[in-house]
Amino acid sequence: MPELPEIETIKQGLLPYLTNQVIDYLIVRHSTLRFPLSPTILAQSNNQRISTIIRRGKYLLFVLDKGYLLIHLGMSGHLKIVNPTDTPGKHDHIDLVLKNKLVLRYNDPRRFGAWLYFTEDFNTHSLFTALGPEPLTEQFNSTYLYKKTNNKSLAVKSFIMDNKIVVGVGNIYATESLFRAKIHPQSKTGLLTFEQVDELVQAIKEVLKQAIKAGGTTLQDFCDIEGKPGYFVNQLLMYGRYNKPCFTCKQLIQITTIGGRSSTFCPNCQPLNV
DNA sequence: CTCAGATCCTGTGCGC
DNA sequence: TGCGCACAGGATCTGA
Repeated sequence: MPELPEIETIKQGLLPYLTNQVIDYLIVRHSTLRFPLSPTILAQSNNQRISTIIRRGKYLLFVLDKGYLLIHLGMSGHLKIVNPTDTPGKHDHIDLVLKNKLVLRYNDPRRFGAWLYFTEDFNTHSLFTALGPEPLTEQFNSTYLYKKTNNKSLAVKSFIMDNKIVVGVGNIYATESLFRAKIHPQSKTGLLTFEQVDELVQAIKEVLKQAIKAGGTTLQDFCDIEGKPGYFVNQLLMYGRYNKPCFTCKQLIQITTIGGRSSTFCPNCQPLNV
């Protein structure tokens, strides 16, 4: 469900509730997520203070006295702050109960998400070692990305959605970035010119920054910790607009499947590299 | 090695 | 109203 701007929005919303709070205990109601949860291992976070929260790609890391509590929302994960007396619903799989009696409740119908506790430096953890740069840092630049294109024949959309290349870009923001950079999502990565890669890098940064400012994109049910939707949905120019007129040229937007994901594009504004 | 497709899982919305 | 199917914001594995 959430991409980088949504995770960043959630992180910002969580900080005032969780910073310097102490975990009392966790309640696990359903342990088969993306990795089977070990309640024993998660229980090691009991009585630990949360000093801050880090976002890396689409992962959230609660920084504890010793180690990290990692949360990934997968496609359908949600977090909300509730009172201990609030009755859990159908897919409310985990409660993180704070000493101050507030509860961080995790809901995830499809259970593609993850919760882990580990003590090593997160940068050396196997989930993180292969990750590409954060898109909103200086490490993600045209020179870097152009080097990575290196004769690859895969579709550029799959390329920018690959976490090893750059983190945080999912189907919505890949679609939006490619439209803004005027690149066909099916274009072979290795055929991109340096100028196109440069446009793409700038487009990814712009789109993500604007989306963070708008509090993310709510398609169906994304909301921040306060329950508010994200307003970037009003700024989507291409995602979800199949058969509607392109905002630039009025031609009808087309759709194709790339890497199993729906991909809309304007056949006029986004010519295929050949 | 690279890349396209299948896979994990449940919910929703559509056409019949 | 109900059924079956396609599809949904992610990440990883398989096999060609």
